[in-house]
Amino acid sequence: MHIDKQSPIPIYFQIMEQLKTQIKNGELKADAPLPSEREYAEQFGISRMTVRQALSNLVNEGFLYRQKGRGTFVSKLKMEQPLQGLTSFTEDMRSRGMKPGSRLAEYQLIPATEELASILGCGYPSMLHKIIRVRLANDIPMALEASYIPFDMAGKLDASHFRSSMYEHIEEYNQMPISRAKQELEPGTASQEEAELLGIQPGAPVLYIKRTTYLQDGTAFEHVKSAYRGDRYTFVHYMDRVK
Amino acid sequence: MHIDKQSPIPIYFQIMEQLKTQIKNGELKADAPLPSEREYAEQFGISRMTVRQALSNLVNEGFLYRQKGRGTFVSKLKMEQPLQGLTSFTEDMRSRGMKPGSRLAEYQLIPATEELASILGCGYPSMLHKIIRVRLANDIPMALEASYIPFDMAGKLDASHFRSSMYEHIEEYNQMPISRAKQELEPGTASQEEAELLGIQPGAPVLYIKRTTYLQDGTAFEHVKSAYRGDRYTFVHYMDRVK
DNA sequence: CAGTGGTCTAGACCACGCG
DNA sequence: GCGTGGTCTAGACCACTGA
Repeated sequence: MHIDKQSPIPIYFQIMEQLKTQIKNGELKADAPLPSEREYAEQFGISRMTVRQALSNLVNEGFLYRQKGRGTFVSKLKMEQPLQGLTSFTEDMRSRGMKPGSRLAEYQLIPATEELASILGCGYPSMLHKIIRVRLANDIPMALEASYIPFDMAGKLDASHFRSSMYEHIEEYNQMPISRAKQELEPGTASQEEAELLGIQPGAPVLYIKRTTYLQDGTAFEHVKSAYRGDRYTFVHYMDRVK
Repeated sequence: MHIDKQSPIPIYFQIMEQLKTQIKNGELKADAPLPSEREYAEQFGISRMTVRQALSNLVNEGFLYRQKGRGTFVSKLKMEQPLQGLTSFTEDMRSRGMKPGSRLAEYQLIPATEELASILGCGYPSMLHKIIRVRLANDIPMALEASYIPFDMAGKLDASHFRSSMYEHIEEYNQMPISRAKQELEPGTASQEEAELLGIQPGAPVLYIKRTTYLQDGTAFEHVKSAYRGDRYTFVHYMDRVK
């Protein structure tokens, strides 16, 4: 393990990457104490504060934990964690080892309803992209999805946008990264129409997911209502205590 | 706004608390630029690094966001966020303005099944507390819940533990804070037995939630399988991009 | 007691945004 | 060019842990 002080890559970042690798490799075993912050600082010939920045980030991400007066240790978890976080349908399916796909069912530019304008925090007479798609996994229907995106935040859309990464387009168009989403999950039973589009029996269990996604400054840029097949989809996530 | 350098409360923490208050009050408005880190440092007569520690924490918690070369700004979100994170059923219901309750349906000390031993990462012949409860909100059944907790991680349990906060007991008993949980959510339809205990019709939508909860060092200490009434419960959460 | 992480200082240079 | 956040230094004192 060594660092390159001349590299344009920040030192704390180099340390983080190497420690993550060592944890994944098993070179650093779960519950094993790391060398102390002062040892790392001396070993690399850098300041202790720089070491702390690296370690603090890894603690926040759950790779390490600290104990006052004792030391810093490797966390047991995190080795097999998909580490999902906020993902698009496409990323979600890929991380499950399935081939994502999509069939456009409807596209329109519509005036915002009162409900959507309020959720999206946009002016009342504003226009929204309305995109309804059947989402596929390994060519089999997995979910039915209706997205609403303010025209102001995406500009004109065409078929190419529906195929490639919409999230990247949004980040570029607004010059601001995506940072958070609020989701609401509720069980239900498939309606006649949902059942037909998803290829299941009416009355079969479905998982309704409503998502509102926000840019870094807290502006909402999309609202999505979807219905996932209960027989093929389990929603998995990780939560942190307090914060 | 001012800080007390003599106080035993860390300076960065004092700054964090006051900024959060100002954001909630509306003294600091959404998208408004904060004074620069150097201004705060001079105003309080402290080092810039200390100011940065306070601001960085608030950025991680989603109250603020930074832009290189421009400044630090107040995030729009977060003002009304319940800021849930990992909570117990009791905390969850309280945050929804409902009175939580509980009815013990079954308690046993059982030998771990292979499945549970593997999930909990405990030795095969180990003993588990098995606790089945009907969870109430405003005295109406909300969920059916089966918890499995290794005896090693909780010691002997009696009625008082089922009434008070189990999580606090666990943290004290193990001398280690709870930090994370993995959850799996799946829709389903109520079985005959579930329907009776929950007071709903067989075949009505239910939300199955499986949770495994971990201490800071990554040791699993409980596995919970629950069934929530679909007509009275929506699961709400927030996700962060990347990480 | 020595070693650890937690907090803090008073500087420094950089790349970036904006006028 | 000037102010911003991003990174980094070389120290310091504290409270806590464990032998």
